[in-house]
Amino acid sequence: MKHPLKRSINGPRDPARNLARTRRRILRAALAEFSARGMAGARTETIARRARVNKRMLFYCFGSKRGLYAEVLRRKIASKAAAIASTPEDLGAALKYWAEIGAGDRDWIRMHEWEALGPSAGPAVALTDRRKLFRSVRARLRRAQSKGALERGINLEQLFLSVIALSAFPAAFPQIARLVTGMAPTDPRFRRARAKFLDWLGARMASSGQGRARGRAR
Amino acid sequence: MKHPLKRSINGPRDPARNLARTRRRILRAALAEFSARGMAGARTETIARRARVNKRMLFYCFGSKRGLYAEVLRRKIASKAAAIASTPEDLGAALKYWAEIGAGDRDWIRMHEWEALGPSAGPAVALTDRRKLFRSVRARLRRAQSKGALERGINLEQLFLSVIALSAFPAAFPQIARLVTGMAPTDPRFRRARAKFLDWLGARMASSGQGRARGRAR
DNA sequence: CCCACAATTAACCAGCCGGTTAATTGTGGC
DNA sequence: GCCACAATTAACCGGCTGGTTAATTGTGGG
Repeated sequence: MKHPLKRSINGPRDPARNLARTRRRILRAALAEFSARGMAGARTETIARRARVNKRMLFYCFGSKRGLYAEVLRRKIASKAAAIASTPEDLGAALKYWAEIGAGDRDWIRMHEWEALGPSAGPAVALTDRRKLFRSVRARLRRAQSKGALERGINLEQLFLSVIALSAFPAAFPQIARLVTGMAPTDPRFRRARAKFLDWLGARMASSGQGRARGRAR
Repeated sequence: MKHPLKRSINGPRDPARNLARTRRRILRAALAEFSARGMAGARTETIARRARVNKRMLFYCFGSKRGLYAEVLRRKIASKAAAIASTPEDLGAALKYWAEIGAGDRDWIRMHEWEALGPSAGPAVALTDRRKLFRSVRARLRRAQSKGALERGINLEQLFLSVIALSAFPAAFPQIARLVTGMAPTDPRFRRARAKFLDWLGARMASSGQGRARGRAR
């Protein structure tokens, strides 16, 4: 009576009741809300409204606000796993690659930021998966090092951490980026300047001062 | 009747009513609470309890929770101004210096993190002061560059931003530091490894590939 | 000594928010 | 068609929280 055949003209069918679709809608809206306001600041009613879903469905599908949050975070992390695992071995390329991951997906960074500020000291969600993931990247870097692309004796873990830091920081602290450079980190001019700088830096870090030279420091 | 001369033995006097002291207590407790839980997560009642002060005093002294938050942030920023302004010109020293600022004061970083996640896009508190502050550091770096300590043509703003990123990131994202290195960024072993790496990196960045050499790339 | 006022307190409140109850309605199997 | 059950909804609730009211009490000036 209310929705007789609303959109049956379009797809083969558009059932009024579709739990999978409801879950998808909730997850999408929840990511936006949690990314924007964090676990404490997010409002279930806002998520429900954005998802065009009854608020009760959040609890019907995910049990609690916390449960929904955990699921959102888990999925966000999982969605990047493949990309992270295939970090390029070349330092300069890795920097550029990570900058793209970082600056390109604001939610990705913000969720990590909320996690960092959260009550639990360490990563509570998908811990083992993430450990495995980062271990694989470390192995990849070690391989690059043994091939001579990276200076021997350098601390690969610290190097990798620095790659992440250099690429993610502007998006993580846009107000600082703005104070220092006068531009928003989303500004194309900023992006270009940053990319150029990271290029230079990557070359500087990779070129060996004593061993084989990959040369061209700028 | 209740507190006749409670501690008059100690100091010259310890008046039961002392607004300045009350303000100080509130600010100290508020910094701890806001740093830990952020603006949305902080509870005025918790702040009052930690400050051993009646909750009403928060509003009596600072008007509102937001007002208190702004004041806390303003003071935290002001307390670091002098230290930031005297950033060393030498790159390696600057890295070490900033790492100390960053890793040494957890609240400092966490307040910036909350600010980054907050609803306002840019820095709303003490904006002009902070602009001036960073401008002075930029001028300082430019002087270092003109003296030849830094490669000509390099983007100083991006360089400075990177110094901050490299030094602050582990404390800002301890869970990532932990995932990558297996150690908490507060762990002395981590601190040592990080310092050594930053030393190496500072030398790499400062030494000129074509112009005058400050040499010893480790 | 006492008063005016500043500092402090207990008690209270309205609104919000995560979560629940119970009723309703669409749907797929028969 | 119709039933059993899954999906969805409206309405509700208790507890918490920022903020307020109004009363109380210490203190410094006269």
